[in-house]
Amino acid sequence: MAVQVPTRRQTIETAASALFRERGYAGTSVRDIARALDIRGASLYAHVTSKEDVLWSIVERAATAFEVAADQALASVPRSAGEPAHLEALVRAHVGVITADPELANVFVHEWRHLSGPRRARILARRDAYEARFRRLIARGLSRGTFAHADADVAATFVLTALNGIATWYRPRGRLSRGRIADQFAALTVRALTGETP
Amino acid sequence: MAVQVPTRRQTIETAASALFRERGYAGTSVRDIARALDIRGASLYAHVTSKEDVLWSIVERAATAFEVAADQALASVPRSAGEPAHLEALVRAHVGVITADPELANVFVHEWRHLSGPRRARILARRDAYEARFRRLIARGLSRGTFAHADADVAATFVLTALNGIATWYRPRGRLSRGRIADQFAALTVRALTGETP
DNA sequence: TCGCTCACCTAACGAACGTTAGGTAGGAGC
DNA sequence: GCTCCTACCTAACGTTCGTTAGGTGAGCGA
Repeated sequence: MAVQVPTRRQTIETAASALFRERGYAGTSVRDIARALDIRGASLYAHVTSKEDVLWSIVERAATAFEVAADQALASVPRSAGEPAHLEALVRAHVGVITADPELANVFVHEWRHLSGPRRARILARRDAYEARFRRLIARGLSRGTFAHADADVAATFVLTALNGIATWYRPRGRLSRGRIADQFAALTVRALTGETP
Repeated sequence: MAVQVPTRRQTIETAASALFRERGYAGTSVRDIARALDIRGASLYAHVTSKEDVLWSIVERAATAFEVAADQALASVPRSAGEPAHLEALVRAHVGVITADPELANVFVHEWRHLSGPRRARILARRDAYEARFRRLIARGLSRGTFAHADADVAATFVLTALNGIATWYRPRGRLSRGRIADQFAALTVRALTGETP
């Protein structure tokens, strides 16, 4: 089996993600990223056209990961299943993406705002579209009465921020496994909306 | 009635809080803060000893606001009341502090990590102590069976990150009043843990 | 062996950074 | 009228920032 060896560009993005999570984009210098790779700051520019370019690549990759996971999750649940089942699938997918690569996810969650102008607008649109999956699903559950009374937008924001928080605190060798965390968050989320344990 | 006119130092901290929320501490320069007050960067140093000093003041003030609000909230609930009632009071207090001054709260939630060394450690200890109120209460509810099965630490983190998110998105003249937001978050939170609408 | 690609280097650029030094203008209190 | 105090100024400091220019050496296919 051919092992996928990362390109130099990918190595750089991985190192940058870790630093961006730890110190933020503005708090991380190009020379910091280079130091993590044991090279000089200027050498990075053989692989990268600008610091913001690195941020942009990371954010885009993360956005795609969330979108793909959500699509697959929703496709795997029978149409006939109720909103709680769909919500649980969405939550598990979201948590899965975060715990698979918390550095990547964290940049998507927090550092996108350091993108300038058009890139910022584009990623915001993708974020909105992604989050709309949660909003629409919750709104549907509310109108059908499967979810307990709440404001749809507030409820969606409540869920998404709670989930996104994982990207801040999760560390791979922590007390709880990825699966355990997904279980916990799925239960808490569904219960917050339905009042029932799934 | 004597109107409290803010000292110059307080004006500076208010302007700094707003910028720190918008661009982050590292993304905000001393000259940015000064520009918001229509003065030169160097002039700030008549009122302030360093940029980090401003961050420190803001973070400390926010920490105190959260602590005081939580103490008052818990004191106002009869000892005999159950854990859901206590949790609801804690949540309402927390949300109240955030919506009263989202810029201040946001700095406490996100920007404390730019403090260096001992200050960082001190604020982390205060944060821990504050969050322990939530953790202990939830653990108690779990052991008494008033809360549905969950990991106490995960549940506390779930609640706190969901609440703290408000500091990111809340704007005073938004669609929902402060009271409405508190209602919504109290309901969602208590339901996530008990499975019942309060 | 030649030439090409890849990964890195040193040196340096102008701009922005946090911060200090030393000075001024206006109002309050004696 | 003099002295303070508050609030600001200009000028400049050393450092760090993102980035560019130009060059080196190792490995590899032809």
